[in-house]
Order: sequence, then C-alpha cells, then structure tokens
Amino acid sequence: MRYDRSQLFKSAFVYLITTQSPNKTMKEVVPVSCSLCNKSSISSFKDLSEEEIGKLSQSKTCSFFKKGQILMHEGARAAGVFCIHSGKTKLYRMGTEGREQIIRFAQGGELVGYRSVLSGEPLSASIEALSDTHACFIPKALFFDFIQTNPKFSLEMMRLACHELGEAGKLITNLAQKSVRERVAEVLMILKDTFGETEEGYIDVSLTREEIASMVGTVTETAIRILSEFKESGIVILKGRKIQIVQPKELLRIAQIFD
Amino acid sequence: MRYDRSQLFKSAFVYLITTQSPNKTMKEVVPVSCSLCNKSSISSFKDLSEEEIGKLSQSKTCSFFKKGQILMHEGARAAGVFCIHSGKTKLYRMGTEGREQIIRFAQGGELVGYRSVLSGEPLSASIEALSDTHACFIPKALFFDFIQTNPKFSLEMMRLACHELGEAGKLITNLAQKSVRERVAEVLMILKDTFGETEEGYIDVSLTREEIASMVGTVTETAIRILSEFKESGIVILKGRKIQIVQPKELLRIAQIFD
DNA sequence: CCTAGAGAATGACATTCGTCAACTTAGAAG
DNA sequence: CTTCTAAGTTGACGAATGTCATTCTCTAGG
Repeated sequence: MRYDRSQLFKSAFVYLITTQSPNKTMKEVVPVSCSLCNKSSISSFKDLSEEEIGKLSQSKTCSFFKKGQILMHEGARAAGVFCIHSGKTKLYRMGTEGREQIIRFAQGGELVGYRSVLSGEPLSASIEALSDTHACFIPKALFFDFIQTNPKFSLEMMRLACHELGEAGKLITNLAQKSVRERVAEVLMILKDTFGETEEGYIDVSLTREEIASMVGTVTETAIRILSEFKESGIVILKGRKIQIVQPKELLRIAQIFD
Repeated sequence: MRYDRSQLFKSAFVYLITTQSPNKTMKEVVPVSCSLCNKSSISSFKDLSEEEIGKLSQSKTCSFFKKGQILMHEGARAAGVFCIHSGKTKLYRMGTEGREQIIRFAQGGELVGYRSVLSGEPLSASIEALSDTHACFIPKALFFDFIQTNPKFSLEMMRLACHELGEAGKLITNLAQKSVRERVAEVLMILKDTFGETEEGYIDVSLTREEIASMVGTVTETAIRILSEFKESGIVILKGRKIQIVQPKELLRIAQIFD
C-alpha cells in the first residue's frame, strides 16, 4: 500500500495554539505535517524519505504538556517515542529514598523514550516538562518500521544511542571522582552549553536549586552554599533562578576541565 | 561475489594454544572458524547467517593479550571491534589526576569497541586484560556491512547499546546518591553476578583493592577499610584478593537494594 | 623456591559534605 | 495585584571520607 502524497498537501495546514498570559502573548506553531516542521532538519528524522515523513505525519499524535507534567513514567513500558517540538524536559530516575537524579535534558528536535523502545525494557527514567512543551508521539510500530526499512535512519539511531553511552561514561567518571564543588562548576558550564544564553546573558533555563543539586548528586543546601560562594567570588551573578556566568574560565579551572 | 561455503569446511580445523604454568596445564581453544566457536551462540553474532559467519571467519584476526595488556586505548579511533573469546577485561576511563574509573567489564562472548565504531567517535575508554585473554578483531568495514545488510543483527546491536545505556543510568544514580559504604556493598554483589563463583565459593575474578576502589569511585584506603569492616562483621571472607560473600542478604540491605 | 616491588593494612588527622533547624524570599495561582 | 506556599538561605554540628605516613604482606616473575 503506497502512501498517497497528495494527502500530504491536503492536510498541510497549520495549527495555531495561542496561550495568553498577563504580560506577553506567546504563539506556538505545531505543523500538522512533519514535512513542514522546522525541527525535522535537526532531529534524527532528517534521514527519512518524503514518503516516510508522510507516514509519520499521519501516525503521530501531537500533545501539549504544561510545566511540571510527566510525559512518560519510569518503570512503564514505552508504547512509542516522543519527538520534542518545543519546550524543555528533564529525564530523571528515582534513587534511594525518593531522591531524584537528573540523567539528561531534552528539548526541541530531540527524541525521548527511544532507549526503552529499542531495548524492549521498561523506561529507565521519567520525563517531565521543565517548561510548557509540545511533543509528538510516534507509535512503537512505526518507529520499528522505519528502523527495519531505512538503514540510514537505523544507523543514525545507533549513532545517537552510542553517543549518549559515551556521554554517560563521562558523567560516571565525573560523579565518581570529582568533588561536589567541581561538579557544580561543571554543571553550570554544561547548562550554558545545553540551553544557551538569553539576551541579558543568563543561562536560558529555569531550574530550582533542588534540581541543580539532583544533577550534581548532592543536597539542596550544599548546592546553594557553593553557588553563593561562586557569587561572592564574582564568578557568577545570581538573580533568583536566573544564572549568569561571568568568569567561564574560572569555572572551567574549578571544574578541572582542561581540554 | 558470493561466499563459497566449501571454504568454511576446508578451514574448519582448530588451533590449540597450550600455556604451561608451574602447577597446572591450561588449554585454550580458539577455533579458526567462527561457526565452531562456542561463543557465537551467546554473542551478538548469533543473528548472523552462515554466510556471514563465513565472512567473519575470513576477516577476523585472533589475538592474545597477557594480563595487564591493553586491547584498545582511550582517545584512539577504533579500527574495528573485539569479540572476547576467553578471559576477563575491564573498560575504564582516565579521570582527573590520572585516576582510573572502571565503567564496565567484558568477558567471553562479549563485544568491545562497538560504541566508538558506531558513533564514529574516539574510544571513550581503554580496554585492559584482567587475565590472559583471547580476542578476535573484526574490522570496522565488515561490522558495518553486517549492520547495513542484516536488520536482525542491526537491531540486536541497538538493543545492546540501549540496554547498556540503561545500565549506565543506574550506575549514575548510584554514584550520585549512595554513600561509599553502600556502593562497596553493591559492587560486591555486582561482581558476584558478573563473574560467578569458583567451586570454593569465591567470586571468580582477581581485582586489586585499587580496582575495587575505582569501580566505586573512592580511594584505595577507604575501600580497604570498608572491606575490613564487612569482614569483621562476618559478611564476607577475605583471602588476599579472593572474596567470598557469606551474607548476601546483609550486603543487599547495606546497599539499599530492595527489589 | 626465592625475592623485589607492588599491593594491603592501619593510624592520625584534615576536610568535605550531609543533617537538622530556623528563618527569609520569591514565584505561581487566583 | 495579592497572597500563600514552596523554594531559598544560613548557621551549627557531626559523620563520612580523603590525605599522608608507616608498616606489613602477598604475588608475580625469575
């Protein structure tokens, strides 16, 4: 059964979702067709054919998650993967005594849940929206279909998984060998690299001190103390949850990063 | 160009490598043909066709590594993968100040180096023989050939990478949240699960205290102190590098493992 | 079987970090 | 805009763990 390309164009209108908030008007655009999605060029789906993108458009389900909502639950079986369209999410595991451990972040254009789908194991982490998030759900069956019929896509997914495995190794070494102070310094640099900076120079993500602590693997109080110390030394500027890195080189030195 | 199956049988003799040591005579058998290798049923190569196994046999290079020798160097580009035939190896990264961090172990039937080959990145860890090791080198090109032409094998590799990614997540959470004492207890159970026990009931691997410390992410002295404490409590029996777990339940309790 | 050198063990001490408690501040929801 | 609750901050203290020094012991290799 061949995919009818005319369908693609017939349905190629665009949803406009408008959220009103007191001070600003935010417009979020989620295209119905994946071929019009500006994320498709940066996501792992860049290797799909037009025909496959068409299938994707037909089978996907777009969802909206408010800040704090859970996209997927640790321990559950993933019925498919999410492609994050806009917004920021965190992936975290529950450790001993209910303490949350942030494993990584995912944002626009990135896939989440693929690890569970590909390994056939339950989800090893929960996924929670850090800000209002639009994400498209792609059923497991279609995902596997692409993997089995499109070697380029399959290789790209493998590349992604293996890359993350390397990153995990780095994180393991850091957690095992560096002091909390070193890790806080490193995490600040990682956050800047991951989320970039706003016009005013702040790291473009809003995390609680507890969340920063649960990236580093420490308690809230210690994270606060170290951040305050960096502030006193003039290394960072803190304005509530907004963090600006003033002396990146000093942070790299503290974090023992030389390369 | 079709692979000539008769070649397979012509070359299906077996190398016998005999190592003499004072007290015992050890015989290691490395088949020239992978089809005769008893590891092929447990390794990721189980999904290869007879024809592909034939190609494998022709292209592979069998090597022998003495205890302490390096199979692959962190930071180098992997020219292929190793399939461990016999022996035990450790994969480790160099952390700050040259401290070694053990990421995982690999032994008979397991593949190493595939992460680097599949992601196209330099090796994220060095691989060192913990005991005398026979391993077969499979060139990158052939490995990719299998991946691109055999979807089953490709999926199996993906499953493997994604499974390891999940394990890495667990390790990250443990390192970040558990105390050193808890981690030592857990590592002992992991070692037992990974390497099994000898007839006398000892964990079937010989690690230095420093190596145990570098799994846990602590210094040698602390590892020694905690092991001694476990010994005093009658939880383990220590005979040099030989470790016997006497009270596994107690270790699980200390490690805060409840499932 | 022997021996050098690495590994193991232990004590004393310094430092980091987690815990508990008290108090202040800011951000999300109405 | 207000208000209430969760988040942030700070101090005091103790436990866990790293560091340094010393001595003992085992193991690999001849």
